[in-house]
Amino acid sequence: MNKILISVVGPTAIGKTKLAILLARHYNTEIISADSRQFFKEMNIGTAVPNSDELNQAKHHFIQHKSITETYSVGDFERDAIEKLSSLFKTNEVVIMVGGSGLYVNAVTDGLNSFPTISADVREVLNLELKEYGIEFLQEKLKQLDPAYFNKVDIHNPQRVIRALEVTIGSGKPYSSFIDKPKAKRGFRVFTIGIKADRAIIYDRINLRVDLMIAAGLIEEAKELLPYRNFNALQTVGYKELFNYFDDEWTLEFAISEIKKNTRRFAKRQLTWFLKNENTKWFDYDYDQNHLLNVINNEILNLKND
RNA sequence: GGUGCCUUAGCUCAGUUGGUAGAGCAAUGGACUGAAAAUCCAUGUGUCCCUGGUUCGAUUCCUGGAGGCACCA
Repeated sequence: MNKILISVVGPTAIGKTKLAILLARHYNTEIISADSRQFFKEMNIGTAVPNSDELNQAKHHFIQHKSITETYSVGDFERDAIEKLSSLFKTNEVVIMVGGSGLYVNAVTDGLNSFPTISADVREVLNLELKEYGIEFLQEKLKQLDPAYFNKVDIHNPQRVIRALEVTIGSGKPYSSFIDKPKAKRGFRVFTIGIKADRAIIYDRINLRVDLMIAAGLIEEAKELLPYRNFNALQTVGYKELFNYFDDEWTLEFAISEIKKNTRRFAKRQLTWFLKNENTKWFDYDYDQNHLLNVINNEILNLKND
């Protein structure tokens, strides 16, 4: 008898939270969130975290369990989520996961390779070198230290190059020696459900949701978080644009239109990520509930006895 | 009503001494192994307002319209 993780994915503002709650109630189980911004308790409106009513309808995990001042990496999340899942599967046949952060979803479903812990100082130095000498300097460094990965990585992407270098320098072994290794086996089967809609509909929903966020007090929330603007958690659509408004660099109107645009682009990146997974069963955003539950029930029966 | 200027990509506009056109932004496609709502790569869309004329050839010059803006009445 296999344990089943139902993973709900899709672009932002499509209705993932609602479906996850529906499924959690139907299977009388709990929800794991895989959303890299809903981890943080200081952020509410801009991250569209489930509201208290929604949280009461089903038990959620990894919602607002961290502070924006803490660092919380995918690796941390993978470890915590797997631990939580193994405890949940002791009493549940099915658990729901919902989230829009593709890398975090994959960390749970497929796993990451394991890397040694690297001191934050290493990255700090590399960031300074990037600023001082430019990306070419770091590219050259990577070419010397890890030619295999140099040929593979997008060398124009500073974050990817720096990550490879920090692991290589911090561990004394090339980054490429850690990746493409067999990953830890999961003790459960995964069934992924995607929700989609025409691009125009997604964009309408995004534009509307941003207006609702503003009406709900996003500006005030961002203002309170302004002192924390340099923390990674606040490198986030909906906040970073308002910080420019507070700096008097942008008008409010422009900041809001930038939030909408950046959210649209974010949704596009999510789709690119999630559409790669060929095993995902896609439903239209206005799915028929009974039909959807039937499809899922059948799939679960198959997976359980597989 | 008169005079002047404008009308080219979804938007703002450049341009073609006559050989059917290009920037920025928006948009689109993609990558992704502890920053991922982050970061990075790639792509050009067109009755050049309409109508006649001149011309081998008109988006470009000329005639007549239409719409917009400004000024004068």
